[in-house]
Amino acid sequence: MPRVGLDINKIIETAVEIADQEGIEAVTLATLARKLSVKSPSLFNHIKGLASLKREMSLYGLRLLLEKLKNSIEGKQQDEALYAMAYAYVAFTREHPGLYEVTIQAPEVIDGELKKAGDDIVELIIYVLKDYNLDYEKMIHTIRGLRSILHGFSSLEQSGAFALSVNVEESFKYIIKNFIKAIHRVDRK
Amino acid sequence: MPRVGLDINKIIETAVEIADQEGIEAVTLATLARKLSVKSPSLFNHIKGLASLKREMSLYGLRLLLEKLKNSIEGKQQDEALYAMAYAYVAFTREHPGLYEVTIQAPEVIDGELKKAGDDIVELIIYVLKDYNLDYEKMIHTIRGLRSILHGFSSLEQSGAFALSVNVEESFKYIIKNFIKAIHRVDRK
DNA sequence: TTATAAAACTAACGGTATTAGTTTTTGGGG
DNA sequence: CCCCAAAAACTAATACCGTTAGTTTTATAA
Repeated sequence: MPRVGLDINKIIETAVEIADQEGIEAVTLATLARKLSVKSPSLFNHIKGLASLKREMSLYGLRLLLEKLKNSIEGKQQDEALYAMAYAYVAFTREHPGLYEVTIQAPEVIDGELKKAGDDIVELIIYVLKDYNLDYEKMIHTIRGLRSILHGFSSLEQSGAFALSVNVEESFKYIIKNFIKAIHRVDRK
Repeated sequence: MPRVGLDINKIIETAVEIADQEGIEAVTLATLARKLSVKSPSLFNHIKGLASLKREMSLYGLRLLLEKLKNSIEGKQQDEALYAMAYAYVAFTREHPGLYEVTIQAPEVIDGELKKAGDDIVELIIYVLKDYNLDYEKMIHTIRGLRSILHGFSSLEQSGAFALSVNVEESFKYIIKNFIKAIHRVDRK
């Protein structure tokens, strides 16, 4: 019975395109509707509103990130897996700067689905860190440290904060290398 | 000749209050004007517009952060100074969550004044790291690592990402401690 | 005391999200 | 084959936002 023009996936994909090309603040129902050759009230047949759309984008982003991280560690363990995951993380933020932005920023309400998508990523990190045999508390500290580094680095890079001439890629390698070294030191202490 | 009601400092202070209490997205000329018991066009006698106001807030935030960091390291060196600075940084983001948000997010144009305020903070970090006698490249890597940790941790904490039961303060101490240890290892290698 | 300039105001415009109500289209049941 | 119900588009309207233009008020310097 429906008209076959739009569907929610097409809407989300287009919104992600706008976000990645022009930034998250450029994602409005007006620009989105224009890009989809439709009037903005028509979007309400598929989404509840702008806030709801951003929630959908966030969920999409979290799931895509999880998939990329999972793929990156396939067949790898310990340091190799950790390196791969770290690189996959920043690769994602570079490929999808706008999507990453909306994925990170806290929505007004976090429902179960959104929480699970976030928890799944944390669980994957736990899975990789299991190889290091840290006790529970230290593992949590380590996860928080890793997430801080990954998110902080990505966020600062996107906002153009790393302006100096030294190669940014080298810096990231250096930072992750030292972080991993630190885990090993703790382990044998 | 002017009426003595408003001035630009009062406007910025009030905008910062709104940002810290309700988030940066709640800072609109409308809410700001209401809180100042004035009509929103009146604000244009003091500021050029909303974008300009956010630039002023960002500059204010950077300068305030610099001051807090400077005060924190007074009379301290090396590890002690680094610890103090790290704690002062997160203390600032907790005291001024909204101001920190607008301070970090990149404005559309970065003028000289804004750039200098950011550079001053980086210079202060360089000043503290000088004690470790790192070569230039490693120092830049280290600065980027430290900034990533500080910003990443603050940002994730603010967005409620550290939900597990383990004490967040302990995690931060652990992260900074290991970061500092890593600097020492590089130093003597 | 008065002229002037700053700072407030009102009115208006274009852009936004959103709601209500209407028209169009489409695909399955008679 | 047709028709009708439901989905999906539309138009019209509302409320809020930032911003501009033009007007009025007010404080102070001369």
